[in-house]
Amino acid sequence: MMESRLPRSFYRRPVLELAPMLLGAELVHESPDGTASGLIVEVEAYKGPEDRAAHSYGGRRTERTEIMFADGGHAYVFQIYGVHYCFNVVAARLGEPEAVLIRAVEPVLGIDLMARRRGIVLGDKELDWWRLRWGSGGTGHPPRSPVLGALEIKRPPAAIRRLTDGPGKVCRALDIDRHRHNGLDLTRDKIYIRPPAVPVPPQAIARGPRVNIDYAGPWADKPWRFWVRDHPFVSVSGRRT
DNA sequence: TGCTTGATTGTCT
DNA sequence: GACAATCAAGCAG
Repeated sequence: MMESRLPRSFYRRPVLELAPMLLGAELVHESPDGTASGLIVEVEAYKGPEDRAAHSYGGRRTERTEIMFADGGHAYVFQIYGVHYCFNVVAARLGEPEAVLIRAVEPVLGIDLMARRRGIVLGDKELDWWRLRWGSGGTGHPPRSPVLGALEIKRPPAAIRRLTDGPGKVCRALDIDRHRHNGLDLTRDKIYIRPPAVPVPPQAIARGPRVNIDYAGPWADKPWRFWVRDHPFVSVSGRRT
């Protein structure tokens, strides 16, 4: 498969502009175990320094947040609740500490690898769904967005959905952690993002408040979470419009 | 299907 | 010392 990856210029936009543009793109990790990837279906924008929900709120610049101040196109990976990691894409330019949290993807490459990493066993029923979804492609329609293809077929089995429908699950399935991957350059390293085959049309994008940031006061109400409308891999905590 | 709760550690006050 | 951009188990219905 041809490697194409988003260039630096793509990431150098204001985070609220960049976040929805990442929907339908493919997050890829070429690890020593093999390659795994998923289509991005849910994101959240964190707009430092004015955004109280952002780790860079108030311009707070610490060892942890330092990478948020880097040029667009770097990876910001942090640990949460002592047990999970969250993967973010640094947005905008050097000195502008903005980032996009990847909340959910739909598995594309390496589903067996992801299942193993997640400790989930996939049976025949699940794999049948998989073949239907990715196997035979051509239905005679004009080229369409792969990410929207999920809306046209039967809802995926729970075991497959559970692989990557949440930010901590995405990191586990793609084997991403803070120690090895924080600060990676998405334009050069083994973690990168392929552009959407076809951009997701505006009417297929839903938006609403971000998840689990009650501490952020009025900022918690900003509709800065974006997802592919009705997509089955969007995280459970707020699938509704 | 939906709610409640405990796990566990880096980070900042 | 408090708490967090989460997850999964357990239980009720």
